[in-house]
Amino acid sequence: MSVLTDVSGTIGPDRASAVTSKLEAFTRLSGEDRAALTQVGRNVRIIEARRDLISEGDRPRFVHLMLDGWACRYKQLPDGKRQIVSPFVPGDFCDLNVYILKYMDHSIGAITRLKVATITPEEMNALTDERPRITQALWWNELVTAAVQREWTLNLGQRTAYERLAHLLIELYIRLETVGRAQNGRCDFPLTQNDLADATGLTAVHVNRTLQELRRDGLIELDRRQLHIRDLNRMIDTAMFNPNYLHLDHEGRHLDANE
Amino acid sequence: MSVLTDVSGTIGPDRASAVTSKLEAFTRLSGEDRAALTQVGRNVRIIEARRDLISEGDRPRFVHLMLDGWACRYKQLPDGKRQIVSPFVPGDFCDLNVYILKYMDHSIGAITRLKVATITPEEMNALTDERPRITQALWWNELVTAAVQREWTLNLGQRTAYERLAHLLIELYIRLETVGRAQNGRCDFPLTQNDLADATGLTAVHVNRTLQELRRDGLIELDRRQLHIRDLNRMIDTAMFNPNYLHLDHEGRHLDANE
DNA sequence: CGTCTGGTTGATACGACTCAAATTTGGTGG
DNA sequence: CCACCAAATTTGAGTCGTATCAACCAGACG
Repeated sequence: MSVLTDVSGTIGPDRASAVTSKLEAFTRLSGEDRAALTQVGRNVRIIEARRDLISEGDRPRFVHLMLDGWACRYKQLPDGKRQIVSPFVPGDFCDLNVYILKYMDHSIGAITRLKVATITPEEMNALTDERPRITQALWWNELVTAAVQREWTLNLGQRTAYERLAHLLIELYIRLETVGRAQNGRCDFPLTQNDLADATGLTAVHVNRTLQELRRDGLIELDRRQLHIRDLNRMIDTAMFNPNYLHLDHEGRHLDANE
Repeated sequence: MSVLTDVSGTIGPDRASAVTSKLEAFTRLSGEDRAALTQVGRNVRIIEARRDLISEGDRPRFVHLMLDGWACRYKQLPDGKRQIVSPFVPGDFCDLNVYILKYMDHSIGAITRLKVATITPEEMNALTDERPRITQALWWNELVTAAVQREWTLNLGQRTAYERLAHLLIELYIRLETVGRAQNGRCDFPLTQNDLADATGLTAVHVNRTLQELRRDGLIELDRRQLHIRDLNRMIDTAMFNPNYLHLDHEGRHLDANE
């Protein structure tokens, strides 16, 4: 799908990071744009797996950019039920501009060990003041994030367990592919069946049985944190997956950043 | 909750419109700010009930601002299932900045007869260039919209039919209250049981029975498009409704716009 | 090697769906 | 003002998808 990718997660000058790969799905970036992104991502924080990066009720102070590892936004109900409202993979920004709000209305938890860049509001403002192309790309990114959340609403409201899981797997596979972390139908997949249950509104037991069905039907293999989508087209059919909402087809993609 | 409100939906110079009421839940606006909002909302379009304002696949060209009537975003699956992903009430912006995207990934449909302002990207840019306070408020508005969508994900994923419906009713009631269209637990409520079904991922039959339960338990009255929440506190308890996600408690609210 | 987390299986229960029909409401035209 | 029609609401009976509860198993790890 794209360019050279630094699988280690660090942003180096000569190799495309996950963020740049992602933003370049929308528009071409110049060398200066990439350098500015590198610059802004230099404060790195490590979070251990299954720890919170920030919790509901906290005052947001930084914008976070995922460099390596998986995380998720989640919300919890007083009765203990938990919903993963969105997973994060490398290249994802979380909570651009969130410091406008007083308190977090959700938590962000690490799924795996996590490398994130913490960016101050000031750095963020400097970036957008100086790099209009990045500003534009970040706006696009926000709109796509919103579109994904709507698709999740559709997913939970209207699809069966089987379709819902298939849809989730496809979405994650494609998102990983656009940042160079998936190919040939294969990718790392660190979500446990429990996580999948929390993301799809099903129970872990039912996720287990439904995954078995997907395997039995020859659609996927999923074992030891490795996902293999064996037949993407059939998956897309059964999940009624319409990639439009990811808005990866933007014309800006083909523009030259150096005009 | 706020100020003078023009229930007719038009924006007049001396009376607060739904939008200003809403944005003032976040920050104080000056007279010039209000005037600028009036200015930008002067191109009014009328949509008949149950017609689309814009459809999935269309190229977005305007930002829309709801002046009067109800609408909703919805998505449809190839098998005919329909999900309302968010309702719109007066004062709601839809798709701020959406013209960055090539195609709509969802439709917007009128529930009732609708009065909307159509705003061009240029007008929008002029507004944000000249009125930083409004820009800030619009950002807040976008963040709240995103938070609402996440809460809906939680709602569909984790709450029972009974809790889910209660939650939806409370949210709408509060949103109407902040724009001066609800008080004393009462408001117009034009959604049919079919709409409620599409919004909650339930069937119309089950919505019907669940509403009857809510009535029987003395929580609500709902008849002829009029909703009465009889016991908001008990509703909040049963729905596990946490108003944080609406971010109505912002400190900026108490700032003076004329500093 | 024992412990722990995550995955798997079986039996049973229940919340929500389906289908079908009746009833009420609201709007329209004669 | 009434007759009529379509849309929305309500009711009943039967079914199914998913949850629940309770074991059991496998691999990872210290």
